[in-house]
Amino acid sequence: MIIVDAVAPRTRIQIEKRELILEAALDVFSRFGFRGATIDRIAETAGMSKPNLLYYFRRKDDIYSALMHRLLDTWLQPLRELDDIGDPMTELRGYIRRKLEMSRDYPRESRLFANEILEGAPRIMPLIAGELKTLVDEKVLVIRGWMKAGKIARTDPHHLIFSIWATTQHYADFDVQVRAVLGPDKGAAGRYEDAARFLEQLFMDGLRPKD
Amino acid sequence: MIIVDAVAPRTRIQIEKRELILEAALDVFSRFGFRGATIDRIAETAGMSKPNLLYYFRRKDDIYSALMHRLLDTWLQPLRELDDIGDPMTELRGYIRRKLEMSRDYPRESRLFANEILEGAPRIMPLIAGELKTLVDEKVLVIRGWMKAGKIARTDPHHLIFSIWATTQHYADFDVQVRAVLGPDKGAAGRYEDAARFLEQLFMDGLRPKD
DNA sequence: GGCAATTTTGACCGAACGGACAAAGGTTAG
DNA sequence: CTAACCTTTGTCCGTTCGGTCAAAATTGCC
Repeated sequence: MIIVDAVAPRTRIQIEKRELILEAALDVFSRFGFRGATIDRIAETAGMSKPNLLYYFRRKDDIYSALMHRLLDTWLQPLRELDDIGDPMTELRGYIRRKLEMSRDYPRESRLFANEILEGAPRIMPLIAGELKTLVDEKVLVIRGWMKAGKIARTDPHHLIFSIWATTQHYADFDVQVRAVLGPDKGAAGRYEDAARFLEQLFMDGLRPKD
Repeated sequence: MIIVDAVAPRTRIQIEKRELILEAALDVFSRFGFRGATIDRIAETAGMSKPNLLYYFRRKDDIYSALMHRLLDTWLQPLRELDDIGDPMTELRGYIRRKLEMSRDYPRESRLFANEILEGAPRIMPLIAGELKTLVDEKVLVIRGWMKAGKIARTDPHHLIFSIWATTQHYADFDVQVRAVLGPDKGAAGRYEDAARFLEQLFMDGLRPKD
């Protein structure tokens, strides 16, 4: 992956401050979307003045791009770890678990990504059609191999991946709705445990080889 | 449900123009989100001037509210139709099919709703915690009844509903990503057929009673 | 046809926003 | 210590946006 930074960080302060800004930007962008987020608000969250922030990132878009590039990298990590060598059912169960843990531990990242896609991915379309598609294509071949070998049930690998994405990310992206529907009794921990149990059962039942 | 209209429509023109505006607003809001949408753009899409539009809806929020209220009503229709009387497996299969058809036929509504929830549902929280939760609670009881009767496998009804929502709405909300990953070969029709087949198999396998 | 009510429009306003800039204040290496 | 470079800030500008207003145009009713 190629990262183009408007200002290549050179000094200690630049490295620290850029990190501080990206952390603040993640907070603000994921809450308000690209248009709803203001430079002033990001600067305030990062504890600096607007002109100061603009010294590190010349444009609002630059902050957003830097954030999206970094985000997508960690975002695809669970899928990258889906390994051809291991036991298929174990591998897929592990993938679902890791993906759900990402929703639990990085909800801001999930919402930011969802927001971008929802708007038509105007800023990261190349990454989606490039890096992401390549990775999915690769893993689809792995899954298809497992199916041919009779290790898991035959089904559509693409839609299997979509379903795993959809169900796991739902708990981050629609968190407000999930909490409202479940009521106040369930804490976050219990919610995610129940979800993990349910999803594991759902997908394992769907993937167990039939004969 | 209570609908509060800032201006109660009285004349023929008011009824027609308000309809025209809401249609345009759905288009614009679902593409740009609440903050990204401008009154000017909605007015332009509706083929009228901004002050003219503001004659029918005094505030931007009023358009948005009117839209959300109407939307939620049709949005919950498939779940309302989940019937206690029918055969459980058939009922649930029908629900999944209807929900997927809604994603196919009303993607703008799906995206608008997703956007609102993603932002924390600031404008429709009462509806989510009220009307929606009530409906879900009711249907959860129905599903739980089916489980106790041994008609479907025992699992968590709440998370079952969440999974159906997540997987079906994914095809509307993440449409851009789905298209990019599947490549240009698949048309919309084929995509939705494949998805329907996959989801039906996944959930039917997961719900078939075990003994 | 004429009058009242409704609808449409152009012009305008204040606030918020993205961004520019120059000057002031710090930091660091020789 | 000092000169060169890096960092921070106050101020300002043009644009966009939500919303107002009064006047003009149109419609509906007797």
